[in-house]
Amino acid sequence: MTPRRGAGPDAPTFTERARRQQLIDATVDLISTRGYPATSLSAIAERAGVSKAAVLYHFSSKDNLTRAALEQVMAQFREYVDACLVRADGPRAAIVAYVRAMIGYQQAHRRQVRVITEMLLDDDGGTRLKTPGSHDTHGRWQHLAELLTAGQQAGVLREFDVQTVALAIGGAIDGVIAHWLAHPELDLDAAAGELEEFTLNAIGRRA
Amino acid sequence: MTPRRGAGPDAPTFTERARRQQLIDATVDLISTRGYPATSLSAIAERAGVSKAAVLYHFSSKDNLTRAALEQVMAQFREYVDACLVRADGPRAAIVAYVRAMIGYQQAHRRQVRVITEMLLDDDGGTRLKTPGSHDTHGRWQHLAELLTAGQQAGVLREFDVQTVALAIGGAIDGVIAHWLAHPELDLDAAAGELEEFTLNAIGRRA
DNA sequence: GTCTATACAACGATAGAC
DNA sequence: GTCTATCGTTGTATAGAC
Repeated sequence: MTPRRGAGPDAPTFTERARRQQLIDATVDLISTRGYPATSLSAIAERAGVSKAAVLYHFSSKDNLTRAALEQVMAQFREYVDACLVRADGPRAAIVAYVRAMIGYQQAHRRQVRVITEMLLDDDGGTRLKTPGSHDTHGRWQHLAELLTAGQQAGVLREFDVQTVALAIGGAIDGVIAHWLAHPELDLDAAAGELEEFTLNAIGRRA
Repeated sequence: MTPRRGAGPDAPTFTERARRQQLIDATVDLISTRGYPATSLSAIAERAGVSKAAVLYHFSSKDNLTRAALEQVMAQFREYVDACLVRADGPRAAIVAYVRAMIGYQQAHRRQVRVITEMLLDDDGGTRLKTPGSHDTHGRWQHLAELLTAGQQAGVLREFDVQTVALAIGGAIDGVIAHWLAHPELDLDAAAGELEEFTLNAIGRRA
């Protein structure tokens, strides 16, 4: 055994971590430019300068690798939104800030959005069937649902079913972004404003 | 040449039409139960009782076949919604009827919805890149956008950007349905009611 | 016009040598 | 830890039987 550095039971090697990150980067790059189906293990291996089998050494399957890439992208996304939310005072402001942050980040990071939408099918909130052991958090809009719940408990919103409204607002965001991806000529800033209006109408306009 | 029966330049044979329909049925069946990636040409051929090459005789490629299957499903969907709309009097009623019909049909036809969501990526409203020559109508929500325009011209709605609101309402519908597909325990009837509320709030509550 | 048979390159995945 | 070699399967193309 190599001299361990005191970490957990399967502490990853330095080179291991580096290789994994390198492969994830290549995967994100390829998926965002060529789409998921055209992103083969061979292509990833070639871009990383290793063999196909070497890729499968670090990630046991293609699904494994692409899922890891997706999770990294999603983590960065979440991090940005969270950072935006701490600056909001009050539940209403937080909800509006959430919508604004969602649109803003995606507008500034088309590449990452492409990865997400290319792979969203495998996600828990997705509609795919094949998912074998998806750990199934309560969906992509749980964070939004929590914000809505907080606002409702604070008594500043109208009465509504939190789950449904979260799905509706989230879906509305997705709908606008999906159209923008396919038709970049859409004025996303204007749409974002309309979407905030939309959100305020949904949660009730006044305290 | 065979004695033509007076139809167009390439009038399809009886057997041709029957086989095509049989293959489309098999495709819908497989995609809705196993998902798109697991629906191979071999599987379709086997279910139809013919060889793989025979499938490719009637549909020049897998993409061709699956696209035809999708279009058939979408056509039935559209037909139902249209039928619901003729019974609505007034622009506001038509918009509400549209939302209700969208949810209602999908609730009663899970199988078809699965096909749609499995393949939506290739659609114009989708986010996929690979689409080579998609004829690109103006998106999945153009019908809704027309209803909104009609209502606005009739002066019974508040002022808003038709395109964005259509995307938002459409996205909200998609969001709820997507969650329902993954979590069938969702009370879709209640969600539909909330969604109508949502729509009314978006377009303005009073004439 | 309808189909079976066969061949092919590329895919994801595995086994075993170095 | 990384490689080569190989497997089964995929989508697609062509040849030719009836």
